[in-house]
Amino acid sequence: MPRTSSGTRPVTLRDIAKAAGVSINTVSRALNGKPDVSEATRALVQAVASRLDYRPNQLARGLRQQRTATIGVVIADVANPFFAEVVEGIERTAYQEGYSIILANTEEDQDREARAVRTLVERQVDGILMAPAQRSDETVRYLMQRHVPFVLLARFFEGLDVPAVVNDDREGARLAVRHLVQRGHRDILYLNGPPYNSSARLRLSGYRDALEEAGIAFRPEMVLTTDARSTGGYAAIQQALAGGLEFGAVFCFSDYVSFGAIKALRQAGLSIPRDVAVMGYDDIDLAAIVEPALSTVHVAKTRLGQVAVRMLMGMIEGSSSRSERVGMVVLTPQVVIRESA
Amino acid sequence: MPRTSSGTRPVTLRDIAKAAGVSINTVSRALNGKPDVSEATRALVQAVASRLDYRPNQLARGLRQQRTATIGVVIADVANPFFAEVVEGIERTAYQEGYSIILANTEEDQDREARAVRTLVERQVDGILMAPAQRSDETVRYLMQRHVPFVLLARFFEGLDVPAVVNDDREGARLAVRHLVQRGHRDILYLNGPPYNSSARLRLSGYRDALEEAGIAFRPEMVLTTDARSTGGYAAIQQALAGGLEFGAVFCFSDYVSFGAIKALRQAGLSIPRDVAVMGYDDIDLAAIVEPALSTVHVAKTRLGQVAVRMLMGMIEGSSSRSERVGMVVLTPQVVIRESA
DNA sequence: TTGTACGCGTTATCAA
DNA sequence: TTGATAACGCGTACAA
Repeated sequence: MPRTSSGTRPVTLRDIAKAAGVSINTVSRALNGKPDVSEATRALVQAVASRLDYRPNQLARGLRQQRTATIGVVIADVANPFFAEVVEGIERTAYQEGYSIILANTEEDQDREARAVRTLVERQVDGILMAPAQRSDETVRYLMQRHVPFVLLARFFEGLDVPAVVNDDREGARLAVRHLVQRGHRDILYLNGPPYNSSARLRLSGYRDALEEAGIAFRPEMVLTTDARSTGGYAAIQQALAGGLEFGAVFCFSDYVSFGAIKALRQAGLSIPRDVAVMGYDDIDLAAIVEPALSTVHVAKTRLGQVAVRMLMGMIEGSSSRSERVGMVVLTPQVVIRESA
Repeated sequence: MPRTSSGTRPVTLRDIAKAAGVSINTVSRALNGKPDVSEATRALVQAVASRLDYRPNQLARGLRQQRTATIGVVIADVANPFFAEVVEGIERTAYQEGYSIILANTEEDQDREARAVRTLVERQVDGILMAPAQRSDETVRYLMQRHVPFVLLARFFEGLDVPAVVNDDREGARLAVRHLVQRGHRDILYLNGPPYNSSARLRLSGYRDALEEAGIAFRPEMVLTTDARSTGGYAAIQQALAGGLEFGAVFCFSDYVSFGAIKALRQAGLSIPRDVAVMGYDDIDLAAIVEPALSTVHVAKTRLGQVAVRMLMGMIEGSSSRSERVGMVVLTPQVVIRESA
């Protein structure tokens, strides 16, 4: 009966060495596939190791190698479907490359973000993926100063030239609004996200771009700010309706906001898209499933995560050949026409 | 100008010791709030530490203390809103307690689950939270044998007596179907999840319980199996309609499935809830936002995560006083009546 | 109150 | 090809 470690203390290299009658260090090299070890001893060591069900202690290994095969992921909130899908892409890619991910939610809180990053650094992650909360220059500078490889997700800073993977928000918004214009709409409401969000600022620009292209005057009162959360769209539409605003179409900061908007519109007796057309942004899974299926701007979320991981890995591997100029990757959005617009 | 670590190697205890003119160990105790150190030295050490912007290396600390303040979270998929919210609860609670979480997706794959758990063990997590894929006894046994504290999430095994936090799936389904019965429905379709899922089996029981209570005969053809993913509900309803099945209400395994079902029903010209009533399960954020607002069974997802973490912490702390019988916590579901039923 | 010495489990350097 | 030995950074006996 194979005697596995059925009780007490975890099996270490020392245990294997003793059982196999060789030195600790020989065990290490045999197990790590190093060249300088005879096939006979390697086989022996491997046999003993698997008999004892040996598992390397990654803490010790990391301490020694200055490398943990771990990356930190700092986002606002996993419960947000957008981030959830990004994280899914990150996890899958990281896993394929042999990395684990430590996840931290910031809830858009500057302080939590700063603390999360420091915790991750203490835990010796090899790199960090972060969707910065606001203008968190301080945190970014901290990372740069510490020479911790990092890539920004989905959002970025106009000023700083740092590695980032983003969606072309301005273009996405432009395309969405252009689609509405092509359907004959001229009174287009925009339910924007909070202004601290770089995407919100850019999408507003795209909205204006499209209007200008079509020779439609921009009217500030047609832009409402929502909190990008669940009920934001609902409240904004109610407000617009109550204020007597005239509009035939609504472009929303996110699919989430769209859902709320649609609900409010329908409750007001309006039909989608006959009375009011609605376009979302993100193209989360549910956009295609609800009724009416949501017309929206597709953002390659898992791809975004995947690209960010690969970029980060590049920086991690090449961190010896210091300070390679790693730029910003911009993913191209795509309009998806379904039923709502 | 405060000279921070502006370049090279991270600051260690040794650096502080040298700069402060004391021994490494004094620095360690001063920083960790140990009693045997004069206030003067403590102040000095702290000053130097903060001047150098010292960050403890948690790898070294973990190696030494046999405790990493890290827990592993193994689930099918973060992109699934149910799990996303559970993870949110986990992360928040863990963070409050000073723990970090390592996240691993299994995509319902037995092998990935087994590997994920082993990786986590190698990384010396203090405990594991896992939503087991199928009957993954093997993995559970592995954890028990290694004496790794763990708590099962949302699903469990009928046979094994292991710590778990679950929703009372049978009761939830019973309540949901009872509500439909009370609305006068007798032909109630059930779109169930895959049978390897313990929740699916239990909810089916609850469905039958409610029928029995109402004196309605159970008809196997009224139970359809979906993949619980996006399009599952849509396809199932189309199939039911094509098959000429008569029903006035549909109870769904998840809100996700409900959305697909509603879409298919509406496309067939049916109105919700006038022609067909629909009930979901989970009560994800979007259930309240879509139109019609979804009647569903509320599961306290963040709470589930929170309770699981606290339970796990209890096991971790008390792991010295071995083998406490930590049982199963069952969360009570609640029916939420909105518009769809 | 403080310092010395050791060990956590691993990998890397250098002789043998 | 193999084996001592020394780190990695920290906490903790024990001694001073």
